[in-house]
Amino acid sequence: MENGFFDRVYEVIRRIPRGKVATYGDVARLCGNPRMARQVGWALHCNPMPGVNPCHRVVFANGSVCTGFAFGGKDVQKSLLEEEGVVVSDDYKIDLSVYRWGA
DNA sequence: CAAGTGACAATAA
DNA sequence: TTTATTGCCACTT
Repeated sequence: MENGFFDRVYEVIRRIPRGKVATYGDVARLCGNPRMARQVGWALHCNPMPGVNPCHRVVFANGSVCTGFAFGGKDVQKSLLEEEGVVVSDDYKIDLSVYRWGA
């Protein structure tokens, strides 16, 4: 039931198609409030279901992945994104102009 | 109830 | 372009 905002986030990120990424602000907006970006990151931090919640598909508004707080490591993040078909820059950045979901 | 904190975002300098 | 500050909303203490 989970009428909380929490599950709403998981539902949204799960909606992200493979090979695409969404920013915290986008996820927050899909949740109903564009200002909840921080809470989105918080929800991902809780990440009760690793593997089910593609947190690696959620990136900053500038296209940078969450390096430093990644579930397994930024290397894994980059690998996962590349595995999905997303090209990650050497600086762990993604071209939102191409991979931004919902665009 | 009030203050502090936080996987952010947008704007200003 | 990068760095700094402010705003936002929810949760914790």
